[in-house]
Amino acid sequence: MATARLRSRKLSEPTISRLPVYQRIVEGWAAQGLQRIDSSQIGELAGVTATTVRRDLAGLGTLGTRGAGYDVTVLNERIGEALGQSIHCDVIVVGMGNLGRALVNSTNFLVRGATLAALYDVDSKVVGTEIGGQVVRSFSEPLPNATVGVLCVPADQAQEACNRLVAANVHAILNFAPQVLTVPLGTAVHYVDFSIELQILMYHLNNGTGPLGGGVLHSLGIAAATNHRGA
Amino acid sequence: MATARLRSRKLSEPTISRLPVYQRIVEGWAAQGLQRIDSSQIGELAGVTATTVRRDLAGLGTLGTRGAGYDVTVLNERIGEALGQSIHCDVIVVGMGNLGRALVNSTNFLVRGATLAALYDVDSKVVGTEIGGQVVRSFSEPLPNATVGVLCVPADQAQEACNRLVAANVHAILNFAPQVLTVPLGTAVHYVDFSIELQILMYHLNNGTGPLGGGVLHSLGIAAATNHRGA
DNA sequence: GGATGTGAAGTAGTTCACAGCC
DNA sequence: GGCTGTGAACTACTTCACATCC
Repeated sequence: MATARLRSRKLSEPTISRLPVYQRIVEGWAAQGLQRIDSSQIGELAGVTATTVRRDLAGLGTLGTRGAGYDVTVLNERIGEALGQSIHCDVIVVGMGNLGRALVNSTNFLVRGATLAALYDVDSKVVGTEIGGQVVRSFSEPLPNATVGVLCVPADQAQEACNRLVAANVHAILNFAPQVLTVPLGTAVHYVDFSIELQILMYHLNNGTGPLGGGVLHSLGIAAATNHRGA
Repeated sequence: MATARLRSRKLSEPTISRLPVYQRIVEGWAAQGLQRIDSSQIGELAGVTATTVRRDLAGLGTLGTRGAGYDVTVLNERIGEALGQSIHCDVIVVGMGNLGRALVNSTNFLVRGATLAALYDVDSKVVGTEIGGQVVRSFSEPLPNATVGVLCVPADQAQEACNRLVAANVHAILNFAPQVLTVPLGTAVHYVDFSIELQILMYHLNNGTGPLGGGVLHSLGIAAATNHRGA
């Protein structure tokens, strides 16, 4: 259903990473009861130029109105469509330490289209407790069919946990552990590394390019490395 | 000190975001007692081509040996230098929920050059408790001089907390709240948004570009939007 | 009038291919 | 022989400028 017009495929990587930002802005606009937004308003909030916003949105088909900007409801829907939020996606989270809890308890992490299927931990003190409405299971239990696995385990356990996910037929992994993972071809790993964010910020601090100084302007990209290669 | 040769300035944004990845790889190599690494080995682990690795590293000056790759110790040092890890940087964390705790307790978040100066929360049940060796202070107390502020507060409190940081002369903010912040010109905000990572992964899942399918290859970039604009 | 959507130009980043050095 | 470092070619993304449509 809703196979209306998914015309232009192949959004560029930078575009894909900006769309969720636009969507968040549009949702905020909608929450304030506003109905229209234009490319320069989105651009200012997202930290990119209005032209970039228009280019990005043009990739989703014609959805603006010349002279009047974009309808926030339509825009929100179309971005969601483009990002695949209309397709169901089961997510399992492995490792219920502070980070795992933070993710699960966040009202924000599980976006439309993603459902929390199960939580896992190896600590018997945590297994059986309820977090975010889900009972934490033992990671030694059989895993359900899931499409995305989120790894919130310590670095030294990441590869092993990853192996179990791969064996359970999970083909997409969001890895919060500061550990490069080896996976078979056909599995995507997406890394999120907080310290890298901090280091980038520190670089700009020390070089005047970011704060106080000159020209960072937008630099809005993907938060991590996505790779998939042979074992 | 150590003002040896900081020759080529202006590393490109993609390069800056890859350097911490290389550094992590090199550290892992060193921990295993290995002394040399070559560009294709780094590239494979980082998910980029060997040429890209060499280009990135060439920006730090001549530091490899033709025919023999790079010395892991030297490489580690020079990347650290380039990223400004030799310059001291005080970090304060605001909001000690699960995420704030996860960051502070992570052995990985505070990289070389960054020192945890203070922790803050508004919850009187948390204020006064000790987390990661630091006593949590009330956010209404005067703030110390810090160079980087890390926001781990709920979205609806983010702007207010941000204002306090700006008033306390913090010019670089790492914002984990899903909230676009308005800051005065001269302040850098760097956004980290977990749900965006998940959405990017879901997009690739639904389009076959990432897992199972074809061509994601590397896509290694910045995790967020950095902007600074007028109030 | 005003903002979108887009060809054309410009810029930045990556990849190729190989000279240079160990 | 092997791997670095880099000019040259290529590709991708962004920005400009403006025709187009409400």
